[in-house]
Amino acid sequence: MKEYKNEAEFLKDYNPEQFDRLSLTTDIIIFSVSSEEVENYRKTDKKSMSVLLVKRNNYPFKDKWCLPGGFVEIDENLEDAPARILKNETNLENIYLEQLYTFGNVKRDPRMRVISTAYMALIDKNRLEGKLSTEASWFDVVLYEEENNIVDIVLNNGQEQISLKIEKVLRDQTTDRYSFHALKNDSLAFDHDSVILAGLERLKNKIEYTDIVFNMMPEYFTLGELQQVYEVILNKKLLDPAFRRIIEPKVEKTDKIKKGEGHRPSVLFKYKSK
Amino acid sequence: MKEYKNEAEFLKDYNPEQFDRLSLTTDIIIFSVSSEEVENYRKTDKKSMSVLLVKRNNYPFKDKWCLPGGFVEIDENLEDAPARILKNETNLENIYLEQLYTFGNVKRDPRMRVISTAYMALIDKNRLEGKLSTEASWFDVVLYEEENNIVDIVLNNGQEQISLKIEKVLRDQTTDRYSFHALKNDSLAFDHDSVILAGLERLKNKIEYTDIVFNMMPEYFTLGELQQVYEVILNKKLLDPAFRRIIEPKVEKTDKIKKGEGHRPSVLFKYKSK
DNA sequence: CTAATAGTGTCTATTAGACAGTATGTT
DNA sequence: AACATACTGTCTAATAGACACTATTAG
Repeated sequence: MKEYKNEAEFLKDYNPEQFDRLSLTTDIIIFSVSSEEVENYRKTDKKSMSVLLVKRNNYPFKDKWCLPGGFVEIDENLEDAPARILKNETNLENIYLEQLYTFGNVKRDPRMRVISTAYMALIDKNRLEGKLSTEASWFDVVLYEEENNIVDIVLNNGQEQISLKIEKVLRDQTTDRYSFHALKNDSLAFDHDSVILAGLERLKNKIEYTDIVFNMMPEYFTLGELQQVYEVILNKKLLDPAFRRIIEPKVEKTDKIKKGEGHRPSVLFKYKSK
Repeated sequence: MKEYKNEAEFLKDYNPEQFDRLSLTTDIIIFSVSSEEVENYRKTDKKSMSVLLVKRNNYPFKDKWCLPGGFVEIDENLEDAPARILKNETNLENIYLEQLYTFGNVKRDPRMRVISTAYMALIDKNRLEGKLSTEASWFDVVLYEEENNIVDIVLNNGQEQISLKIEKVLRDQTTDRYSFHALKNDSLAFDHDSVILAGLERLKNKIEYTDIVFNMMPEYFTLGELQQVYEVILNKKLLDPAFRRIIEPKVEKTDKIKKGEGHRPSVLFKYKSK
């Protein structure tokens, strides 16, 4: 091996081709909340989680749905890639983005070796009416947790329904790390079923000890609406007094009021940052 | 664009060189606990966290310390790379490994664009006396948290001392995600200062709601020893009754006893998996 | 006996869960 | 008036924090 006097000299000689090189992509799971109107005028809208999927019109996985994503460019910081793609896809900037996990199984892309760092984004989708790229569509997400660590996920965009069944296998007795194995997946490309489940779980965990929900809320909201969002993410009903107790320090009462809903009006709150 | 009849045909034609390719490495932060004997024969050993570092004998960062790591091979699953490297470095298999974070700043490696997925490993270092590769050394870790999100980390292997000062910058008001900026780092290569801090924080969080500590413990241990490990990871004293309360469901009393310590003997426990 | 850790009992403070009730708009 | 949600008071259960005490060894 040649001896170098200093680092600069070493770098001048360095040949980056000597090691295997592979492609790195990023996939983004964009979460938002959707409201479905309900026949009874007195009742409030039914909320659910939704994720943005894109229909592939090329091989591989032609005609299947996948998460928005793309290649990480050689001169771009890793975390800038999802921000760029999100801007392309939704025309939104300064979106909440958080690194989820890096998926790197050898066979996850049939073309070649591709490793993908998944990110999770949270938005209020009312901010982008009409700004979506054509191939994208919002899917409502319903998750059923069966007994033996089997999870059913149903995605529905009004026309199409995608059903996934995923087994969670504990990797280690001492912790909470699971690997996911698809038992059923007809319509989602790559390993994006795992990415979606990882995202749902991250969101569910983090809503308990951070303020990230507020990235999915409009500026003004009622505590009832906020509670509904918690309930749909946590997949369980919450008791009103308890909810108001824990949320109280995070929100600020405004003098605005939401009325005309067929029942008692509600005070509008906004997020109180620390 | 050429039209393909099916996916197999598309793949036959596919040219992987059309997108930028980059190198992917993995770095492993291996945590263990070390005990330092104390002059007073009655007192128990002083425990501290330790991490394994390797001295670089090549450019870049020649003569600096870094985390064990290496390139992810093209035909190897991402998570198999740290396991392989750990086996090389310590001759241990079936070690607790958990993906930490993927670091991908453009300039993190002066040679070329390299993205690195960091893993955290937990071991009981008494299992490997004498098995270390020559360039590796255990450094005790002491962490001081200053006020304004500035963290001092001191690493010491008995001969050398490495001092780091890192600023944690909150990326988003709504959550707990920080980016790390080195204010001082004389002796650690790459961005491994950030990896170490990320690892320390992950460990600190996860010890509260998982059983991962037991990966760092010998088969039999006293509750006092276990409590010391908690205290050194959490960086604070715990009250005995409270500690015993929370640890009780996780451990199993054995009929073994540790005596000869200059004070009352202690029952040895072992991990009770669920 | 003494120093040191091992181990326990119990009181108190804080937080979470549950329920029942009152309030107030729309139709 | 009836319905639906808004909002609050309060009791209870569970958990966390604190302190004081007893126990047991090596030297």
